[in-house]
Amino acid sequence: MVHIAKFDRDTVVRSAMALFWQKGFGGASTRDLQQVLSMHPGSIYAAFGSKAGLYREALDAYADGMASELLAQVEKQGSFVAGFKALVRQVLFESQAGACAESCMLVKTRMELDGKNDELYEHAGLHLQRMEQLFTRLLEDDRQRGTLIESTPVVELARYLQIQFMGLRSYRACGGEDAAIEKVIERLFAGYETRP
Amino acid sequence: MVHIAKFDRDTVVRSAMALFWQKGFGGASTRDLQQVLSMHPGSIYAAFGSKAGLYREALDAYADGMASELLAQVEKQGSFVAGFKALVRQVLFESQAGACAESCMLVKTRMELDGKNDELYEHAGLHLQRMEQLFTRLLEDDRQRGTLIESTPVVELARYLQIQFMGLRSYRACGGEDAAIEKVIERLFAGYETRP
DNA sequence: GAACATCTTGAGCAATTGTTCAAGTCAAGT
DNA sequence: ACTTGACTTGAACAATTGCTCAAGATGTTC
Repeated sequence: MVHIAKFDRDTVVRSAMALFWQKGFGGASTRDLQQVLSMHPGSIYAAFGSKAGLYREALDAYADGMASELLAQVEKQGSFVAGFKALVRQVLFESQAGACAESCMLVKTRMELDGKNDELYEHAGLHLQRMEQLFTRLLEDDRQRGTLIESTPVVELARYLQIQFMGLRSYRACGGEDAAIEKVIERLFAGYETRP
Repeated sequence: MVHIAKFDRDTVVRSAMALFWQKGFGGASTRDLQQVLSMHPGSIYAAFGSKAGLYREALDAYADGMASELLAQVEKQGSFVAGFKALVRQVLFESQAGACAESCMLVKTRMELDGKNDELYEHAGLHLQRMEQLFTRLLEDDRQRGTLIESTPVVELARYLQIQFMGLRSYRACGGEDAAIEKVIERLFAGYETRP
């Protein structure tokens, strides 16, 4: 190794993620990427192989980021359900500076790439499954800790929450207002609240 | 009028809708459209002005179709809540021949065209709003007929159902299985069921 | 059947796309 | 200082994009 890469891979992937998240896979051109990443085509292709390869890493970065934000909130709030609720609020209301944070990048990917790029389509699906499994695991913890009021199997509950989150984010992307969404959040979590 | 157009406008728009719904606005090329519509570029542009113009009409056709399917189900089931539930099942489980019927075309449009085509973006949002207003109106009917068990304001209830539908369709598009979804549907409508 | 208005045809435009590659640049090892 | 080899550069590629337009076809009207 004689001449190490100048760019920081994580930073580059995160920037690419931001662009892909906003514009979609097809919507973000390689020229756009070159500008945002401050890299020339040769470097990008040397590092990631293809546009799809870069997108794949962006997807990973997105999923990792969401998972660790969730874990941080769970830690802070003391239970999964409370932490998840906080995450939902964070994602829906604190989407910084008009970013497209409302809609889930994994869902967006599934919608856009259905029948167009099997590899990325499946990869996004895999991350979604893993996310649901994480929900399940954390709900299990809640139950064992005795902080979960609800007798429904955790697998079903995880699925339910996943669907709620997707619904809220879609609705938000379709112009739903803060106050209206806030009311629905309260309604959704009624009966699943933890006890202190 | 000396030489009337050969093609049937409604048929053409419906075909275009099917392609756009599946591939998205950017994903469907004008060549794809030419093939599916059996029309040459000149004819398409003479009739619809632009790709966006055709997409706009496809969006209208989609919204009209969904609304009339809903009304048909409401008529058949005798109440809005029951009819809506039937529509949800129909959309989620009877998406014919691997079509991408799972995800809502209006939501897909909002996700894809955010910041790219304001006119279509807004137009899709408008249809979504109108859909929710239709929900509200039909819920009002339910309440007056006395078939609605629930004291929540109809506006909130309409919003809630819209979000549930979006969530379920997204989840479906992300690979959710029939049995799992069926269970969630039952859970979601618990307490909102009509009485006979 | 000639004149007419309208629709259809398809070659083709300029722009953009994802990707490649030969030439250049740079710092570490000798 | 100089070879070395990974990294950067950016011009250029073939393919595809949305769209145009002049030429041709068509059926109605007089």
